[in-house]
Amino acid sequence: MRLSTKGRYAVTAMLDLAIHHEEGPVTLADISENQGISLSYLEQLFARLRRHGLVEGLRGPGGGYRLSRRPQDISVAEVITAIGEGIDATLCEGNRDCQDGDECLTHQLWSKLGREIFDFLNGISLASFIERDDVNKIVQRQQGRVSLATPRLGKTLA
Amino acid sequence: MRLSTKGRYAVTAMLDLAIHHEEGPVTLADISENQGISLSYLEQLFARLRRHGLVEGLRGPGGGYRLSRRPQDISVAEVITAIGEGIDATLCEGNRDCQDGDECLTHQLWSKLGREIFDFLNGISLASFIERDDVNKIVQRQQGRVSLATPRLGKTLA
DNA sequence: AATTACCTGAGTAAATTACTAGGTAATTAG
DNA sequence: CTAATTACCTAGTAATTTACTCAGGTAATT
Repeated sequence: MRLSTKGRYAVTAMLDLAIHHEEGPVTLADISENQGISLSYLEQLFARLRRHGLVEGLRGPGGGYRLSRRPQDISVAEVITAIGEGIDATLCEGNRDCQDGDECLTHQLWSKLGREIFDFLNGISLASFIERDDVNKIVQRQQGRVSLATPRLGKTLA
Repeated sequence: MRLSTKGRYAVTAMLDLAIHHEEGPVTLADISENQGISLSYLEQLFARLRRHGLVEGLRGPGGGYRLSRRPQDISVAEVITAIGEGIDATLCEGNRDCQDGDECLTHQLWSKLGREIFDFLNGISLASFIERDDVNKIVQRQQGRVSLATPRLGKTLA
């Protein structure tokens, strides 16, 4: 399990899609503008998300990306592993990190931690983050200035 | 919250210290050999761990590093943030990532996730990983070939 | 005095991150 | 039909981080 800014970009972008899930597709240009990520970089990330079946793209005017599953059926762990392209077995990768012939103890302990972190993030869905109360709390704190174009939050979510 | 191979190195090295906690200091040369990490790189990591008060070094023959607290009083989150040098506020870092003047919604959602991950890892101590049953299970699976020099595991732990 | 360890800083190769620039293909609006 | 819009694809590349190497220190023990 790895966690970097790349993963953050992917998760926040997916949250963006999740928020507008009922409204139709969201363009990468919008996400790029909203979150300050370059368009091409987003395209690379979404290519992986698409290959892993998490989103689907719709071409043409009015097109964009939308989640291919419901927000409550996509976990944060899935998103992060998707952009990581299934990397990081963290299990000595076939003796490469370990001594010749010997298995190392701490690497096994680490892989145990990796599994626990994965399980933890796998239990967190995109939907659990955009639940109405949470969003409303944040919106209140900002006194209505939200950079995402979410005109009818109360209706579209929940 | 960030998680990379660098953090893995730090955590596994700390686990190494935790395992030998009752036996006295462990030299970086040993850790370097056991885990296949370069000595100087380890020295850099341990300099940070020391600055954050997680370990203390003992010079001279028979010296090395040891935990400055009990294994059950050091969390994985502490180790990771120590080597990260307190980086990654993940909270838009003073509008740098966000629009001019506007706060962004998804970044706040992400920071919420970051806090949850931190809390999760903060609840995991080094000791919880080297509990007797776990280690014995792993040792059994390896049929006694453990690269760490742990002669009396049953006695030193638990 | 010799050994053994920690400490520092500079430099560097490799990997990853983030971006730029150029396209093609599908879809829709006019 | 045409033009605009959007996904989609490929290649290159600057910036950053990672992981390491080297070359010298300093401090404590024997």
